[in-house]
Amino acid sequence: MSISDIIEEYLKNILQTNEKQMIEIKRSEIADQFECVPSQINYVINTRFTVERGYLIESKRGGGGYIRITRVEHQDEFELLDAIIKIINPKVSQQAAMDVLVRLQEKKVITTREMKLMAATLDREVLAVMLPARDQLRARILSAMLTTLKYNKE
Amino acid sequence: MSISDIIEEYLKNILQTNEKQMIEIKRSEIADQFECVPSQINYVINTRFTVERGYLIESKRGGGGYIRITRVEHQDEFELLDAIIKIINPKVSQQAAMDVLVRLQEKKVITTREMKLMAATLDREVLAVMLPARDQLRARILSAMLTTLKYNKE
DNA sequence: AATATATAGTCAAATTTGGTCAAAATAAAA
DNA sequence: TTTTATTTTGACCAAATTTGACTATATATT
Repeated sequence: MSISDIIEEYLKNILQTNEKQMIEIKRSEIADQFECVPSQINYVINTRFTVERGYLIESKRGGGGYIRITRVEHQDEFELLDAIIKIINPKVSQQAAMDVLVRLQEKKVITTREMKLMAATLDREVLAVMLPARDQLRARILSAMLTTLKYNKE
Repeated sequence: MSISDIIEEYLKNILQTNEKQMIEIKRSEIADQFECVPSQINYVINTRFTVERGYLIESKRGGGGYIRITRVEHQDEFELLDAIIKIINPKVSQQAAMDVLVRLQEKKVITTREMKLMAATLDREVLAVMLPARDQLRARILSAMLTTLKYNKE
């Protein structure tokens, strides 16, 4: 067992007890506690608390800073969304993107309102950058939105 | 929690109790109360009571001076969205855009899920273009989404 | 009027956090 | 025993907060 494994176990234990969905830590405190350098905490988080493994990481620097780890649930539509994300990268046309949204709405993965919201961001007039950069930007934006859906029940 | 967070909470509490729309404070009194330098109050106001978050700040120097914090009110959802669109154009930072989303979610204009969906599109990593174009692109995207909300009651 | 006093504002340096990246060390696999 | 992957470390970076010197403005006093 490496120190990284021990820190991972420690953090997961806190998360499990009391059914907590979220913990906030101070990086330097954990580092002190396990007598390691602060950046080792980043290493543990980057390798063990990834979004693929179902964790969301947020943090703030400066006085009162913290690292927040939140447990997120896989959704039923996870595989579907994952497949779509693969298809639309690294670039996607406005038409193809719209097709994806309509399909998701028909399958009740997103509401009509969400579809309109998402569609608004994919418009070439809104993005207003030259091709081919525009289709790449659209792919990044749509991927980002679909990724949040992978972990969020309505 | 930093001192700034505590002062923010304190001021918001006063604003909430009694449905007050406005409070007037003496900068030095608050500074004394929380044992900080007076300019820290300016810092709290500049970072936490911004127009994006729906506050108006007025002040007066000299004897009998004060800082007045007003929660801005809107007739209806349509007018609120319109006002926000004006504020965020022609450019908006990621922080200011997030402030707007959090406010809309608190006011139940959007759901938490919609907030996350929208937030995903505003991330600087996702937009991935250089400043200042990025802040302009973000403004266009957010405006487009808010505009669809103007005409889509849930 | 002129001057003194009482407020608030600005700005940048110092401080307090967390982030990144790559080299060095160690462990695991071939 | 090489080669490869993982972990550990530390130097340097970035962001948020805290602090204080200096400035600006309104009111009170002379």
